[in-house]
Amino acid sequence: MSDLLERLRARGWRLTAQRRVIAEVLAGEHVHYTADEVHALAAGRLPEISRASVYNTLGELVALGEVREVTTDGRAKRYDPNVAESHQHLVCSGCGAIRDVRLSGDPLAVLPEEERYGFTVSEVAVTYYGRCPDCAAA
Amino acid sequence: MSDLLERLRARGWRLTAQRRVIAEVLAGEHVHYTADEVHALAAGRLPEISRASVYNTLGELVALGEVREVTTDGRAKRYDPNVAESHQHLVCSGCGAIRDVRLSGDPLAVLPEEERYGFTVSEVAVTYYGRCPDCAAA
DNA sequence: TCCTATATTGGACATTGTCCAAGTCAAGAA
DNA sequence: TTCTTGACTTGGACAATGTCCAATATAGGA
Ligand SMILES: [Mn+2]
Ligand SMILES: [Mn+2]
Ligand SMILES: [Zn+2]
Ligand SMILES: [Zn+2]
Repeated sequence: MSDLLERLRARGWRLTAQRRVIAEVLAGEHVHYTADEVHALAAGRLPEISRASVYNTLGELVALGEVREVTTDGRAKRYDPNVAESHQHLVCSGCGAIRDVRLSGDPLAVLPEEERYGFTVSEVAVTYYGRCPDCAAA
Repeated sequence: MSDLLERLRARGWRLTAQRRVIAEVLAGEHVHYTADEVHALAAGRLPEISRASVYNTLGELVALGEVREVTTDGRAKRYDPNVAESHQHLVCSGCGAIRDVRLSGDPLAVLPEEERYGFTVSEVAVTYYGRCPDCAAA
């Protein structure tokens, strides 16, 4: 994901060791880590990295639109580097596994005009809940 | 909402003063309070009510299906007594206002079979984000 | 190499929620 | 009505997640 680092440099970011390892952790396209998980993984490569830097960097990446914040439960937010492909999420209530899912239609289409109350609707988050094959078997 | 209290008694609940005031706070059909808001409102009528009782009671009401837990941001969960009518939520990014919205179609219909990965999907939460008329004007 | 605006750090603090031992009380029994 | 008892409530400790800040370090241009 040096593409990401390039884009960040182009936006005037200083390329610090901390930001590099965080970008590496998020390099997989289908990860949905919490800030704490990002911190633990980053610390594997750069032991002295602080929690504050992880929170700072994740917040900046979200503000730049390079990473998407995902809330699947009332717990910690998750950070999703897959912003290229429009998608929603499917969550296992048993083990917490998260899958990206691509919808066959726009969820905005099922929100009637008279149910918008004059709002300018700009975004929609859809989260499906169920049991994954492993958890259904158990 | 003495209907609720009746149902709870039928299920073997002791009708304590604490549970009564919490039920009263949730009596409006279109409220979406956080636990802290429920606590503050309940304390208006029963000053000595504890946070623990509010959390306990809300958790029990959710377990019984009398109240629905709603997560619209990464912050505090909200408690929704409107379980009779299937609905989703529209949230203002400016002021946090929450409106109930009734969809014209089932969001499950736009999740293709091949995007289910063998999950048994049982639930779906849809949250629309936008700006309410007041916040759009400002 | 040096300078300095920007970034990082540790730790204090805030918010939201859970847990527990001790005390209290709702409601059925007598 | 009073008694009894198991369910309920309470305060406060603790946990998880996140924010903020003053002091320190450093990336990258001069
Ligand atoms: Mn995703
Ligand atoms: Mn609602
Ligand atoms: Zn599972
Ligand atoms: Zn608004």
